[in-house]
Amino acid sequence: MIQAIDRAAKVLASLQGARHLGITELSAELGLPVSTVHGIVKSLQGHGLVAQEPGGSRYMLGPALLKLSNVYLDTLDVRARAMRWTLELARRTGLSTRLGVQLFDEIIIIHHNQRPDGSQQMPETGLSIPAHASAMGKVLLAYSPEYASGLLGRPLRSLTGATITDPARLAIQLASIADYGIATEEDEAVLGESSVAAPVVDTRGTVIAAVAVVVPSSEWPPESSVLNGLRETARNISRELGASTWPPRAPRPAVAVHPES
Amino acid sequence: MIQAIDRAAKVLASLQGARHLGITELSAELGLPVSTVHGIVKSLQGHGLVAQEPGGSRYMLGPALLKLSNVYLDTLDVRARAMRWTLELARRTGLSTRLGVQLFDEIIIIHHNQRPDGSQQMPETGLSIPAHASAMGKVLLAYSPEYASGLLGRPLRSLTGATITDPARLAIQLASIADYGIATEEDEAVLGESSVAAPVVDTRGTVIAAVAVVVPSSEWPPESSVLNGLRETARNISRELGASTWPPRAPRPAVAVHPES
DNA sequence: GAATGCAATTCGACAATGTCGAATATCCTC
DNA sequence: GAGGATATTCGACATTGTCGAATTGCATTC
Repeated sequence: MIQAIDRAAKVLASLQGARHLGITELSAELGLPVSTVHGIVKSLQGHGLVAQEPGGSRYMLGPALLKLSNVYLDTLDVRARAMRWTLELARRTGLSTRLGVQLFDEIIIIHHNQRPDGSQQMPETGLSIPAHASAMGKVLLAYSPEYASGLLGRPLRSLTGATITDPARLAIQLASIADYGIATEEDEAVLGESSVAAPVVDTRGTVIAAVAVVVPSSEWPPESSVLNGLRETARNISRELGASTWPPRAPRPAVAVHPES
Repeated sequence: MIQAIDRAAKVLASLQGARHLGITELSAELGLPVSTVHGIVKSLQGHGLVAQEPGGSRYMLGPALLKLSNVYLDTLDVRARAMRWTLELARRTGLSTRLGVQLFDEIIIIHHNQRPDGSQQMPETGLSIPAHASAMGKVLLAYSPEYASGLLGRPLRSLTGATITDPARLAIQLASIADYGIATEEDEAVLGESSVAAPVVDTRGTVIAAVAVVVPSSEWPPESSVLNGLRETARNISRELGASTWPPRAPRPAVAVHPES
């Protein structure tokens, strides 16, 4: 990991958290001398990755990120192929659907279809949800034991009263998810919102994304037509990506719970 | 400009252009040894700014950019305040509206309201348009002579047959834009699409963004109600940002045309 | 199924490069 | 108008990134 780039990325992360920061504040947050931070920030600014707050001398994230992220979305093969299927799923279930990928301990929503009831809804593309509090996250964790065991080691943040923060309990869930190919989450990220998710696999059988249907908790549990639709959607997307089997084979014996002697 | 960060940013820019690149391809494009590029890419990957193409060993932009860009949009004060006004403008004119900021030689669309006719339209937030081929770009150039003179020095890329690539002709347009506070563009970026734009100013009287209405070229020129609505919208947003006067004062004597002796 | 070629990755020595502290400039507050 | 706080500039030092060569890994061919 080259130092200057690592530090630059940390500057971006800090600005992501705090929105607006002065050089001094940044240097305090990163534990670096002000002049060092200044150099880093100016370099990022030179590429539009960071910008000066209009008027003030504080800094914020820059417009180049928007352009990069737009290209990122365009390059994602899964997304392009999944879009028509998730749209259809939203139509058929009357619910909003999501497609997400993993970014460290979080799930980033890379595509979102609104509920087709015509009501005003916030676009969710780009939002991130802690993996352990998300149905999509559970799917991805269930199929990649290395990540899962890493995550279960750290303390799990609670988002609502229903968030599962006990590693053992989560591990049990993950184990059964790998068997059924479906994960659920009830009020664990947002109160009143629950969701069901299924894995999307590529040619090599690797789980690279997850599809989800968001169900109002008042309508929980979802009808079996929703589950079937979700399964079918995940299978269709996976097939289009070149996957030969779905659901994917469960990974090695699952995580923890019964540690092998 | 610190070298490693500069190079890292150039890696991102290359991936932005080419979507998928191997280390060797990148190193050729940047004129750097492969091992150097490899180190940079791995550092970026460590922060999710770059990702491996699933399966292959080539690289693409990473999901962290999506999260950063989402926060970027949220931190933009102009955007938050402008949204309701541009929505109303779209309703009243029946046309799609845009809000854009400058990123070097381009305009990045930071908010887009679709035409309210209910037809299926592509979301445009995040798209970039060369400044000289965009009405919003002309507005921003007209009010910042330094940028304008810089841009006029370089060769101007042609996007359609109607794109203005002659610096002198563009300079004349810019001069009159600063007088009227309105810029236009006819088929210069996309055939069949023309637009009108007006400046958004902040407390200090600086032009920090532009609002635009997109008019199908078949309906060109727009009715005066559209122009008035646009002006009013720009004034309302600016007022909300704390601007005392609108349109903003024209900048120094305008660019080139009659160079001072 | 072995062999060939290409591309990604690892390694270590060198010196170019980024880092840091102090000095200066600039902005805002009182 | 003065004081404090913050951003910015500068130059010397040694840490750090850079580079070329060697290694590993993958895919394709024969």
